Amino acid sequence: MDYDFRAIEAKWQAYWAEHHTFRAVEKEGQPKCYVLDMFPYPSGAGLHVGHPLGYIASDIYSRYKRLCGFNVLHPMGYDAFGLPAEQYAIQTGQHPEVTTTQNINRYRSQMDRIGFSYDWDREVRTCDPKYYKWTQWAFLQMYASWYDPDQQKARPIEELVRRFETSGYDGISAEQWRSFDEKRRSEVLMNYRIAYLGETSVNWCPELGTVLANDEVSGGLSVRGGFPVEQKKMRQWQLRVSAYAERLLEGLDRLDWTDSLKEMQRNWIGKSAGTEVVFDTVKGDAHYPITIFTTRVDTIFGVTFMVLAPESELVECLTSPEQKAAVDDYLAYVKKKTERERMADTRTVTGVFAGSYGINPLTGERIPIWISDYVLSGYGTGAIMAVPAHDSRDYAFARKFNLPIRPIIEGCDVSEQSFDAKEGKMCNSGFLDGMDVKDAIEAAKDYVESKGLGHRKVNYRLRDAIFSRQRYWGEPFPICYKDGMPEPLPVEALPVTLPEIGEFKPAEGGQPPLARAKDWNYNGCPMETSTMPGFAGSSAYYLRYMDPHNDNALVSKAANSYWRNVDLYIGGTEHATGHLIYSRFWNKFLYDLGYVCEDEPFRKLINQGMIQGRSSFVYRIVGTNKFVSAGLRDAYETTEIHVDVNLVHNDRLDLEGFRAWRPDFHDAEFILEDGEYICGWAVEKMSKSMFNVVNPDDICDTYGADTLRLYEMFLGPLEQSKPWDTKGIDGVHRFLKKFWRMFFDGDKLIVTDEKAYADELKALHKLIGKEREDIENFSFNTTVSAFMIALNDLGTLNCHKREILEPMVILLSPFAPHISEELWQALGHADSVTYAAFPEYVEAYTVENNCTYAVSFNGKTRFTISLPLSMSPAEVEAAVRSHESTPKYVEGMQIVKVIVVPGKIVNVVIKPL
RNA sequence: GCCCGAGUGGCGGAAUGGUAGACGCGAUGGACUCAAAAUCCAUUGUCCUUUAAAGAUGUGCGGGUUCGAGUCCCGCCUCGGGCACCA
Repeated sequence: MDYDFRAIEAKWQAYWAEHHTFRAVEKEGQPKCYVLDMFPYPSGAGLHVGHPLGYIASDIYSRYKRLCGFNVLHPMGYDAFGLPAEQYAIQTGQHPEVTTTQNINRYRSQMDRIGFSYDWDREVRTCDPKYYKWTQWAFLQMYASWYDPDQQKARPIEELVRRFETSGYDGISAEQWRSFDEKRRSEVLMNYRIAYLGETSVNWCPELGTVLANDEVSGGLSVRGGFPVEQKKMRQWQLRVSAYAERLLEGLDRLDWTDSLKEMQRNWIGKSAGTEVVFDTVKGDAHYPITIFTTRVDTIFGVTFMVLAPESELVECLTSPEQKAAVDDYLAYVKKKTERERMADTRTVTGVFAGSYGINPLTGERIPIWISDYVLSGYGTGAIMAVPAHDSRDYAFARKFNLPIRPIIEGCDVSEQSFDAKEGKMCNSGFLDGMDVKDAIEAAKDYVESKGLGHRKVNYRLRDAIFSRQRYWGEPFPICYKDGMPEPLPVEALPVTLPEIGEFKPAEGGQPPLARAKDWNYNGCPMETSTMPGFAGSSAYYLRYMDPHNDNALVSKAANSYWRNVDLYIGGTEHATGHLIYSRFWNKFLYDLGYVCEDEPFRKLINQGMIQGRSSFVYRIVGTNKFVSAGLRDAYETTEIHVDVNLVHNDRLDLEGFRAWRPDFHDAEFILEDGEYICGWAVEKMSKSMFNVVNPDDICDTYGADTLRLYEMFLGPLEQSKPWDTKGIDGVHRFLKKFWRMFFDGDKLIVTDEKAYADELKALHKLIGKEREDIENFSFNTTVSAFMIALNDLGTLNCHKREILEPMVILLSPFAPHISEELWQALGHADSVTYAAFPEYVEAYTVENNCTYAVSFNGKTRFTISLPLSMSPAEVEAAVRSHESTPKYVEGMQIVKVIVVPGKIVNVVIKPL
């Protein structure tokens, strides 16, 4: 029989499902390995070949780790709450749950065809009440906790209450606290809870009718849908992520993530260490001190004006009567600008003089106070001291409004632009004169603190996460309102399920859809009508996989202490500042309260690259229904038309298929080159409108899942983005067919029990070494190459020996599991290849009684060779010289040193004569 | 503007500072075949001389370190990604 991949793949997928081959069971004493994919949002379009790239990689790693004796947890689930299903529901009236279930089923069948080794018994869906019970539970825990800055961790809110009662805290004395009524106390506590209700400026998207988190907005537009977003003050649920800023930052150092991803998170957290300084102000007789934040107190002698954010509360106090009209005009102008406009023209400098003055606390100088939207209310104190000579933004402002520019670093030229660098010697700066800038920064901080003019302060860009969404298809809050005050539901009341409503669009008066739910209350108290955002359900799903059916806890202590955290996490880089921050925050919170045993959720993280589409084009001669092949199109005036890539193979157009594709091409004529129609191509995003979507099901039909898996890996480095190009898929398919033929000649199994020759063993061991090294480095493309090389080597040797082929089957099984299972069975094994032990073949790789010599030229190791321990130094030298890895030009060189290092490593140093 | 990452044949891509272009695709020639498919073999960076052997040249550009650089260092150019009034 030939390599019948269709029958083989169907057979083994059924076998795995029936035997629960990949079910993970906690086994004390066996080392664990938790390999996780970022679970998908099941969209209506189904999977295209780009989606499984990361899943294939993690599956290879999982299967490899199983072979190496690890107990592997490799689960999959669905991030099933979300906007598209809701919008579809608004248009069609179809309940989002129905659409979501359909989409999930489609995803599942597509994934099954690729042959992943998921433990489907652990599947989770974020929209399942059994699952979101624990999302709601976590929220209640956050509501009942505060962040204790002394202990640097979350603690029960009762501890804070006790502190207020006994000794007072944070400016509120015990007496004051006792004098507060119930409502006042709960308002105060709200300022400390990790999950809290608070008035804040939010990203409001009128088109979607909901607020959005910062990472859901990009360039003033919503990430989903691309609708304009405006700033609006609203009372919203929020998570005090900012309390964890320092721990989120510092934890990055211990993670095995790529530098670029860590850098993105560092930028997002945006730590900056500076100083808060108080400037007194003069407006008539009144004094309104302004606190400003700066990282460069050393430049305080160069301050020539100050700027307030337009939203600052001080604007009103500090506007003089003469300037009132101008300031009001300016505030109206700023208010009219949308967030998008404000971001778009950062180059246009606008502002207005407030009419009052601040006092430089060091010099006593009068400093004019201005108002401008280049100062943000949300960062620092919403007020700055401006040093135009040494800050480019202040410089632009000073130029525009003719304010003085006073350099305070010797010899710098500020006639064209500001001098922002932290280098040079200070001047015009009183006691700082003559100091190096770097020293002056510290000296100035010390001075300001010692004189009581200000204090050191660390600021973060990271804001609290807005946690309410005015939507239907999300987790309901376990919160009701009693006399207008939020009241948490008891844990026993969970899950709070979504009530049925007739229509999914927002209710009257801009109310969320859930406001339509009639009589939705808890003990007569109306329920919160917002729902939680998308990241709520995805923040702790990796914990739920450890113990997915537990109805008494998110995860049991036993399951958590066995699986601990994720050893390998694979997913897209687009979650860098969203999910990957929230998950870390969520996990740290649960860690603080002792619910989980690791403070970081994802130990190692790999970002797979995106697979782009490779669009194909045909060229229609203008005014005709005639199409000209790409190579000849210069001779005609043509229009470029996207053609379905499924009608194109190796850039050749299937003419009949093309005619049948669309009615208007039915009688198309072609101008061919060499009898074929060659299409043009371009790399674009994979999307329906470009007709470049390739469905993995089609590839499985034509070539099989094993070919798809090998090919996706062979395409290039995992982390690199690359276009999907079906050229070359024949190569890996051919490899599998050749592999098959080493076992079968027609129907006959031709595997023999002959003893293997040395060069056959060498080819095998080369492959073992390569595979071990490459898989640990996630260099799967070169591993696939190594298989082809091994096959070429063995092919020329015409090898059909069991001694060689059996280990080859095991080695190949992570990549091409179906064919491996089939061959494994053909070799007479009853069990799945999954249970084969890899290590014994690894052992064979290590030759006994040898020592390893690291051969170095000029101190750098070039290669290692294994030689018998008994060899004398002279024999070692001869062996090194004649070794195949020793380059030719070692002729004319000599071994000058032989350094014997304890632990059987010998360093041979070679230098020219 | 700032911070990352990457530039290697016709293409995807390999190369611990040590024979650049592994492996695959494509292409060319050949075998098998009535023919096609499938399969197999050979050649395949560029240039020049040549029957051949061989030679020159070659990893975005310009320098440097080194016996030796695709790889390390300095300065540019180009492309991709992220952040972007964060004081």
